[in-house]
Amino acid sequence: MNFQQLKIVRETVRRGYNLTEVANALYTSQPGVSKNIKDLEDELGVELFVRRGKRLLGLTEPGKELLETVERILRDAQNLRNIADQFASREQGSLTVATTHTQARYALPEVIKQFKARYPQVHLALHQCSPREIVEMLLAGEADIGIATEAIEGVAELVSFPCYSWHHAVIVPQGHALTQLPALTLDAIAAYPIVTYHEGFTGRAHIDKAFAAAGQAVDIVLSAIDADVIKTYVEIGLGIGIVAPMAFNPAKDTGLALLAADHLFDDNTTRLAVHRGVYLRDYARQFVTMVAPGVDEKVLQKALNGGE
Amino acid sequence: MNFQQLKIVRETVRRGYNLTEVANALYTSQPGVSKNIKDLEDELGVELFVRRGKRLLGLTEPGKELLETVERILRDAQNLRNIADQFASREQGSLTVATTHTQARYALPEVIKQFKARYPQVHLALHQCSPREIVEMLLAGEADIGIATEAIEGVAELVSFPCYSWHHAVIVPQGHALTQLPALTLDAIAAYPIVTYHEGFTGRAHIDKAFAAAGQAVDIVLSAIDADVIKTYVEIGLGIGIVAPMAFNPAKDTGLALLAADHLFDDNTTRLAVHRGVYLRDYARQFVTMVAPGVDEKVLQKALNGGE
DNA sequence: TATCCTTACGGAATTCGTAAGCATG
DNA sequence: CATGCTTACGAATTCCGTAAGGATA
Repeated sequence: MNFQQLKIVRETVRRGYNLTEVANALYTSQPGVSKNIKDLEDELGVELFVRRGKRLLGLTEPGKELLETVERILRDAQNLRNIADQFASREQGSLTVATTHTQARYALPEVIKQFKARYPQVHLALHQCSPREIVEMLLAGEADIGIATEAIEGVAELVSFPCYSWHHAVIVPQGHALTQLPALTLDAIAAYPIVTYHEGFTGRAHIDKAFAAAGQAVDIVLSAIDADVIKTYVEIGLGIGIVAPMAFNPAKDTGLALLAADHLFDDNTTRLAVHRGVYLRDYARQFVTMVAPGVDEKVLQKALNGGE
Repeated sequence: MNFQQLKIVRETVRRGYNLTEVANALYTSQPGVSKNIKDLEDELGVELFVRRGKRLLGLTEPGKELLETVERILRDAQNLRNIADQFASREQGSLTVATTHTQARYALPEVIKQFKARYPQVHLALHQCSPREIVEMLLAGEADIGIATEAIEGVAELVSFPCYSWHHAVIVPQGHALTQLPALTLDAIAAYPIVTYHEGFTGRAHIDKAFAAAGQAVDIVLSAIDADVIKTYVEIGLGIGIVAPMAFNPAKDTGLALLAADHLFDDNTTRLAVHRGVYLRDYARQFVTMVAPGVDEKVLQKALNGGE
């Protein structure tokens, strides 16, 4: 048994049981991949993969059971390297954060500025992607930290911490009729075409839920990934927007007005997530505490080691 | 990084940093051991061991931090083999139980008889040793299951379950003066020379504690590992015995009488322990439920995966 | 001086990639 | 017939043991 064999098993599952792809991904030859799998199966005395003829189709029962442990071993092997790096150069290394447009654009810049000042030697990579992709990256070990409002909770392999809570707000052109209302209602909003987030992004589910609960049909004329797009179309009069309030900048968005709607939509909690059982370098822990203020060393330590 | 290097690191710590011993233990050459350590240190970029000149003295800070993960990786590697064996042959394999004389001689025979009948193909090895050695064996992965009354609780790496509780009893020759007393007292016992267990065995601490709390000095004329020795000397009149009651067999120990002393000594709980994070084969789980009746599949599953 | 570790070197074993062959959709 | 896996074989690399050398209690 060796690490290469285990890596191949993991990658085979991830790549949908295509050994040619696995070989490419691991920069090795395809026959080598085949042989490694066969050797490991021989050593363990069980078939890991279901085959039809020569093709691999999926994991056998023992394969499924073994996979978890294989993944933990490989994660731990990576942990060894990370721990060693931590001691070799405390202030140096890299940190990959996967997050959504909303966080990257509005919530994180301040934190990142501070982090960069504190750890100038750390190479910080910010990956903008969808909430689901964030989860994927964390699971695959391609990102150290994920930050999003959606998709994070309920993934057993991840530990997550709340960063901050917020409510959607309505954004309209300056002087819009809605600005005259004493208090916003769902009915009033639904009278206009709506521009808001795509499904699966930035609390969209809570928006749908509120209207559905009110039995109110809504005309969503544009669903976008990010608030900048939404604001653009609100500004040209396509409809009114429902956005995260941190996307509104009074100084810059002079043609627009933000109307609070805390009472209309459920609140959203943006969360930070890491993979259970990973070792976080000091600077990564620091980053976590900067983004999720309720988290201190003890909480983090406990959460990382399987607690919670 | 490879498994051999990790094994060498683990074994180096276990063998007190003597690489020659490590080489022997792992059936390899000593220069090979040196090289493997050096290679791993080079790859990780940190020194794992503190050296004076050429000798190794202990772990460095990074070494200590890394060791835990190294041990988990190696344990998981063993888990892979065990899981595979489980599927390859569900009813076949081996099970190593480390336990004390008291359990092996009086508590376990019945269980083992049943187990053998149920799993005739499983090679069951029973290691009789001291409670501390039991813990050592579990920590080193040399035993799958440990059963003892002492030393098990308070070892963080182990999960343990209560098997049964019992109180020490007094054993005297037939017709002894103590048999005439309506109720036994510590004072009455302390008037005689005492024959009982060695420190660290079979609840001895509770015996000392009871007398200490009563301010009663006792004359322990013989301390033995097992009740058979104790009974032998009680029978020849060396003193009176304090033993675990399951050691008394009315049919066979005809020259002796057992006197209950539940009210005099704290109760003892015999516990079964396994190493946290190990994979237990089906038959091993079965063995656990046979010995620790309160434990079912769910409890066990949860306990093995890091939860309390 | 005995113990213990390192370096050096040569042989053995393993690994790995290329080429060829075969099954499957 | 293109894709995907296996077998076969030779080269390269890695691994491992022996021998010799140096430091330390």
